[in-house]
Amino acid sequence: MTGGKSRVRMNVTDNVNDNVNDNDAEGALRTVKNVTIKDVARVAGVSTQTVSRVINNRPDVASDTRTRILKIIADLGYSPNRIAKSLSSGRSYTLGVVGFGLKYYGSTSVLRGIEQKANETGFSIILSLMDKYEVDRVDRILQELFSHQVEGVIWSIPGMGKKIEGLSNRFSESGVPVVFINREQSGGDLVVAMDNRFGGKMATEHLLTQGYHQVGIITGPAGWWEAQQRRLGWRDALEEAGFTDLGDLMVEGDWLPKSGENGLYQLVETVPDLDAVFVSNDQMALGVLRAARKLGLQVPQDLGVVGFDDIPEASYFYPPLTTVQQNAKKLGALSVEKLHHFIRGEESDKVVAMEVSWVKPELVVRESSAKA
Amino acid sequence: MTGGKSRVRMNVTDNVNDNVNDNDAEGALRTVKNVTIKDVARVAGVSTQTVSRVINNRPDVASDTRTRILKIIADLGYSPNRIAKSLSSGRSYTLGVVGFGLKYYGSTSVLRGIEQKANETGFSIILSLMDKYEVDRVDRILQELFSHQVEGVIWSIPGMGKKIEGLSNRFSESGVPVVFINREQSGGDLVVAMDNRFGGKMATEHLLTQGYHQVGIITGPAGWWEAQQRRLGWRDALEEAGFTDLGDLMVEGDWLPKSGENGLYQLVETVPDLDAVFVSNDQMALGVLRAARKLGLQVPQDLGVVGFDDIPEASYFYPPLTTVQQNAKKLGALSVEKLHHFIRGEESDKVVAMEVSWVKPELVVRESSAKA
DNA sequence: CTGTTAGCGCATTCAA
DNA sequence: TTGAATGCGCTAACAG
Repeated sequence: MTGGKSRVRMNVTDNVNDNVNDNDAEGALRTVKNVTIKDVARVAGVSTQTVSRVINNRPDVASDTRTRILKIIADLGYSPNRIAKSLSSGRSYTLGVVGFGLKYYGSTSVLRGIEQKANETGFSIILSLMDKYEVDRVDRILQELFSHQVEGVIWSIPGMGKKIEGLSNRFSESGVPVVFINREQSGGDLVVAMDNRFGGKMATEHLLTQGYHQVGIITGPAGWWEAQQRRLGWRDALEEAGFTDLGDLMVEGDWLPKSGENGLYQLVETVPDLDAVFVSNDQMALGVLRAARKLGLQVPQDLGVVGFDDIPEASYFYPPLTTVQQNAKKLGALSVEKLHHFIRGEESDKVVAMEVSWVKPELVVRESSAKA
Repeated sequence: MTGGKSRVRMNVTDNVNDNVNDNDAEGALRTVKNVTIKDVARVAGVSTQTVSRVINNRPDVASDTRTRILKIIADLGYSPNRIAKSLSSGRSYTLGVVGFGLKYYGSTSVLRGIEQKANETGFSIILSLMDKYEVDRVDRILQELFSHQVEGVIWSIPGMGKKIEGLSNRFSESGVPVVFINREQSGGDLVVAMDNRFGGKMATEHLLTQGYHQVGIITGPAGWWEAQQRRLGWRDALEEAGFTDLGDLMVEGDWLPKSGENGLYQLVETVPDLDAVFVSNDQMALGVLRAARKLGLQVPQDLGVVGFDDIPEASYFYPPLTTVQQNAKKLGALSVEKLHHFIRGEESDKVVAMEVSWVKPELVVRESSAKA
């Protein structure tokens, strides 16, 4: 016997019992129902093709034949084998998703958006997670996804520059389309990105409008494109407002609260008249709030604080945090749409026409920046 | 031609060009490399079997043959088709994971644990998310997973009682093993669970030990098993300490900060001498901290607060939150192990021997409960 | 150590 | 409207 471990099959109906195979010798542990299109065909007294047509909702089946077969399918508890379908049709209806841990609120929301939209468009999701960027792990993940014959991949790993170089090639060689999330555009790659620069600018302008004069920044790790962009937005706003010499106003954190706390200590030391800070994510902003408390600085009177993300806790910080809200779920959904349209070959479609699709974040004003 | 959409194939090498098929008529959009085991075999001048043996690392291949084939595989950029392998071998090496949104820190951590362990044990993960319990969504998810021939399913959806009834049957009918996460055990189902009751008891005992006398509780939604268990742990501790008439000391929340805030308002109204509260998750505890501030209650002097989860922000709350830390990642990993051992048929294995595997949470003491 | 034969479950021609 | 033949890419069983 080839194919399939021998298993005890359930007696679906007597008609198909010739197909039943009791293999106790192997110590069958579980009972696996294994009704195939053939069984259905035999019971219905038709060919497998007719059953196939019914399964796939083809029009060219007599309606009474169809209803009869549908009933038999229900009776037998038949469920089509997608593995076989994929092999024979050459389509897997499967998308690969490569995510970065799930430690951050943003990445999790992206994943939710992806799953939901994939579900709507009839794709299944194969998930791979990576906690840090390791070349051989990347290799194994690509191998896995390609061997699964995924029809597209969503790459949601932070990082810019060199690391990415080879990646696009790997994909174009394989012929599998890929959408990058939150990455710099380059060389025709499909990208879906939050407009972090716009968000950073918006946050900073808000602080200036509120009457703060010395707006520092605590950025995320330099290796993260998001962090870089938010910083550029901050710089844009300050330069447009006529500020120069921003060097001392910047400290780099690592996204965690602790680094936000230390960041503020460092900032006030070098810039004694600092009266506001744009923090690159809400967790670090939480650390900043603690540092301010310890320094005896009143927020927002002595120090204005704006974060980024709008995590669910942000509105309950003390004081409630003004922050840049990003709709990361939308980002995920958009990436699936883009992939989907590309797979269907609609290059002219609006979503794909642009290599980069931007999603705009929104400012949510709360107490931490309400100087007025 | 049957199977596979006609696509332009890359000219791998001249030897295999007879296999190449330029179909511009279909308007081939992308170039798909489609090297099969056959191509490798032809180039190597061996049978496909030999190639198959090399791919699967079988010992019975001459070492020079092996190296030669490996080189050819690399040259051609061949990557095995898992779909075909699955169909022929009857194994998919795929696990289905059904999660509840990803709105809560716990569920996300569970997923991380699952992914990591699955990766270690050679399984791929097909992910399905459900935001609320809808019967037909459940149906579609099961259909999807079964049709993918998953070798097991991890069910990580909250909910107890009736909703679940039919579910176990669906699985046993299908023959696909399932592990439930954080659910009540029943009827021989495999369950992996956090010992929430123990956690709740630990939290409450801690508050009593600290010298608090009236320990209220803000629970999660009644429909959640976790919430119920944590509440029972709270009751255990109080009853053991001789308290009775706990009715007024309990308020139900919905996991969100707002409900924690309102919960405290309500509690202090009915129980004026309340001096401590065990909150069923950290987000609600955050709301409690705000309410305390507004009520003019000093934490921890006037009010002791203990949460549950230990989200990354908890140590930066104001004041830092004492909480019950759950290693949800471990929960996920354990569920994969359990499934894996079950699939391999090692029923005698320790992990599977028990129908329920418990994971113990740990108390993390911070300022919010430090009366002494 | 290697090749031959057969088949996994389904879909795609084409013919009837 | 239906059926027969064929193959997707790979592996199991057996023979040599």
